[in-house]
Amino acid sequence: MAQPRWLDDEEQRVWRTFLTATQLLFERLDRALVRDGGMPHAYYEILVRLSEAPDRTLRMSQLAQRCLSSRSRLSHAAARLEERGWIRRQACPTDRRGLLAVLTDDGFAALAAAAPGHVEAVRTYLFDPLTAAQVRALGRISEAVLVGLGEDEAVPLGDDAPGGR
Amino acid sequence: MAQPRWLDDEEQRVWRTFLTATQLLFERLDRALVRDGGMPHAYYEILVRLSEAPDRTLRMSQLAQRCLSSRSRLSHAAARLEERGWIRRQACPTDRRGLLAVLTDDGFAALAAAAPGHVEAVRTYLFDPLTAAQVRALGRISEAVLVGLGEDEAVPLGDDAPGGR
DNA sequence: CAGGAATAGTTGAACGTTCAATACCGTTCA
DNA sequence: TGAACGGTATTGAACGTTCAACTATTCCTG
Repeated sequence: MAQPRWLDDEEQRVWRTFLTATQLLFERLDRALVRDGGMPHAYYEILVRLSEAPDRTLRMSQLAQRCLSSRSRLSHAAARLEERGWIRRQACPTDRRGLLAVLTDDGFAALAAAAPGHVEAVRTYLFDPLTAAQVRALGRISEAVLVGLGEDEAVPLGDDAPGGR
Repeated sequence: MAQPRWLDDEEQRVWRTFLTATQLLFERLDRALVRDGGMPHAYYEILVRLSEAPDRTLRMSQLAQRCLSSRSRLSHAAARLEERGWIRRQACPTDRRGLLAVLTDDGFAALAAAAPGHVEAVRTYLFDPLTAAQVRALGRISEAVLVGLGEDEAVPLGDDAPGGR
């Protein structure tokens, strides 16, 4: 990148404000979730995705994709969630390489206990400060960014780099 | 939170899209920075803040605040940056409790080497996909969220909770 | 169907963050 | 002055993520 296209003053200001706002927002939400729900957001995400799946069950790979998580991260997290008794891993009948992650009743209960507070926090810190028009704009902006990220080839999220045999 | 104000369909959609877009965006930017600049975004932030300070020098506390970092995190990060020779810590002349973090020439060079690629990535993945109106909207949205976060009392960012002696 | 390539998932080490504790210094006030 | 309190910064342990193997299974191709 010999001649980068630098940011002009307004872009610089928008970028810094955006960075600050999102960092503080996620920090605030995560902290509230740990305090009131007893879990970090990464765990919450896993429970949510499983709760939405048929039979509250997903292949580990599918789950990782939906959580925007690397396989490795999910493996470690799943081990800890299993210790807590919130999920269970069992052999996949159709593919002997595979594992099915299943949300247990305890896991569902933990999610049900955490969800109201988390939703309330998202509303308080994200939606309440915005007008309806800004909410719509944020939706379109996020979609545009997402499209921009996708165009550049679908990077499969860390992990699984060169390795193999 | 007995009766949470749940998210309606549009809010749900906006929240998930926003979450996905920001997570992927920051992941992409961080990965590029590690690959091309040899440092994670947290280090980059530290170097930037120091480079903007008078004499490229800041008190550790000031630096932590500007980086939205806890003191503890900054301490650990500073130790590693010092090992790399990118910063130096020296006693503060006016307050013997304090330390001054100083950006070294090597640190400045590392920042100068990393910055163009990072800026280019920010442009590519955030600004290029957006219209000028969307960029302005994102600025106002971020400001509104920031105000909303501030109103609720200024939480000093983790660390230094009950402890003491 | 044999053999290589790709897929699914895990593991341990290294790295980064958080949390609570600790040491030290400054400030205040009786 | 000195005792209590608050601020500055660090430290080590615990936790979470990343990175690079590694195992086991399935898919693909000749």
